[in-house]
Amino acid sequence: MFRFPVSLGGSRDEGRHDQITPLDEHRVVVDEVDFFSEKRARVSRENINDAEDDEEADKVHVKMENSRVEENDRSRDVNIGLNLLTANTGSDESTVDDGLSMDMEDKRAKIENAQLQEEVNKMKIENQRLRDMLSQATNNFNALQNQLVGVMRQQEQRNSSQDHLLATEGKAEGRNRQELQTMVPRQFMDLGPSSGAAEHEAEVSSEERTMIHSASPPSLLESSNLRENGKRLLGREESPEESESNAWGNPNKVPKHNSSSSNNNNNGNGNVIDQSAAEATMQKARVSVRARSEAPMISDGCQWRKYGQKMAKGNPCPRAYYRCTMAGACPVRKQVQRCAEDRSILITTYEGNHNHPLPPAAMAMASTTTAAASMLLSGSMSSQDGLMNPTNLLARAILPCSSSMATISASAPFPTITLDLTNSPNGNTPNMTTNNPLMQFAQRPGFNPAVLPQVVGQALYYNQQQSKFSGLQLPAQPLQIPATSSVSESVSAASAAIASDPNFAAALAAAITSIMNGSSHQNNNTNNNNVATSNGDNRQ
DNA sequence: CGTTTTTGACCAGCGC
DNA sequence: GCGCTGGTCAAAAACG
Repeated sequence: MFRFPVSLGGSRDEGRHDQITPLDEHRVVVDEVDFFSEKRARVSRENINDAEDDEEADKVHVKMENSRVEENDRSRDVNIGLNLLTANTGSDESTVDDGLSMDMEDKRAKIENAQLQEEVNKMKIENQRLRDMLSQATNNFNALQNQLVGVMRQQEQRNSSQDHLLATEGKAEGRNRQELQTMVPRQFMDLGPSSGAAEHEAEVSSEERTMIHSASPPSLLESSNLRENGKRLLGREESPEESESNAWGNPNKVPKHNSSSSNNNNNGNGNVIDQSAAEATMQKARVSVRARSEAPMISDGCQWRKYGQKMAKGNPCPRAYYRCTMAGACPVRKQVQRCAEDRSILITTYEGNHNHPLPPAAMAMASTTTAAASMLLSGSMSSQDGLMNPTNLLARAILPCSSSMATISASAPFPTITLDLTNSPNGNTPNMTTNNPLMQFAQRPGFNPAVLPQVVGQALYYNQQQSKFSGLQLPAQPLQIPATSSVSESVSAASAAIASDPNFAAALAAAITSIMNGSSHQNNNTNNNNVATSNGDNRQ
């Protein structure tokens, strides 16, 4: 909903990152509404109030700003017309001296005053809305921050308790655990080229070179699978997957090959059958990530083995099939294909959940895709409309204003959610502007939009770790967003829903705080070394 | 020599 | 039933 003047320059987003002029920076500071800075929000409110009380010229100026900020998508034409009318009226009057009578001038002045008055009224309404949204966002942020403090305290307690564990468990495993604990807060998924694949490094686009790399080797913890299955089990492994029906790993080949056997497993229990069907559906949920990349495959921290390649219909580029090889029986697969329309866009489709611990570098993407799938399906469970409804939580949470960035498809054989990390091909940068705080970070200079899922993933990783270590569980109930007619209401509903979930809220707050600290160079986290360092251990 | 990639063959689902 | 398509397998080749 918010359109910031800084984004209206017509330059593409990556261009903005590369060529930030001092003027741009200044404009960002002046115009960007940062919901996560109380100080900044207060300043904005003061500016708005000042504008209301100032003279008419300033009002017109503020109106223009507001029109660009808020109403760009729904009443752009109206505001432009008003501005033009006002400007033309004034300029014509001031420059043209054709001997008009004073009555005519008075009438014109009255008309102008009436127009300005009307404008002021509209502006007040808009300001009221802005204030409401700001206060709501501020409240949400405060809530998130408070919950973050609680989470951090819990984590400190866990760390202290894990020190005792280190004494009893193996030192190496303990070190891995500690690494995970300390490194994760600054972990970022790498959507750029494989940091370990040197042959791909030269093909990296400038956009991807801005990515923040992880310096951590794949540190696995609690690798029961690896301990039990020392050797790789590639190919068809039904039995190991059936044996480990934990929350993470379920075979994703249920409907196709094991439809009968899966029913045999649950004979006589309808609920179990329903649950397995739901899990099967969950397994078939797909998360598609579109990202610009010259590299043949984006690096997401996992190890993949290519097991097939096919020419897909309607696309001259072949589709490659990969299987996760970090654990022998990991059911996660992904498809990589270039977009037929724009071959610089790499479409990576993930399917299934990892049934093994993931390195921090991989956790972000895995959490993102898992959360996307679960959220997608949580919406689809209640009604099919949940799939297509634009009020879907994830779509709203990630991109409340740009349907092109997070789309949900029910036409595919399996529910699929697409996270579009590319700027729109036509350079329509306003798509990247939103009142979503996550996306606001993405608009900051030097922040690559492709790291957006890192934020979500990082947040969800916090969530998962919290669940794992403190016994807290992910909310069983889906986060339902009531259908609303207004976009702002939908955003508010999504924000409220997120904020109402303490786990997610705390996780999101951690991620946001992490990003904020990182962007402002005030992060005193000792793991800052991870930033901009390359991990050579992540093979692809 | 172990692992990964390539690639033709195979299978299942779907529409006609 | 047949053909098309997507997805997977597995032997051979390539790679480190």
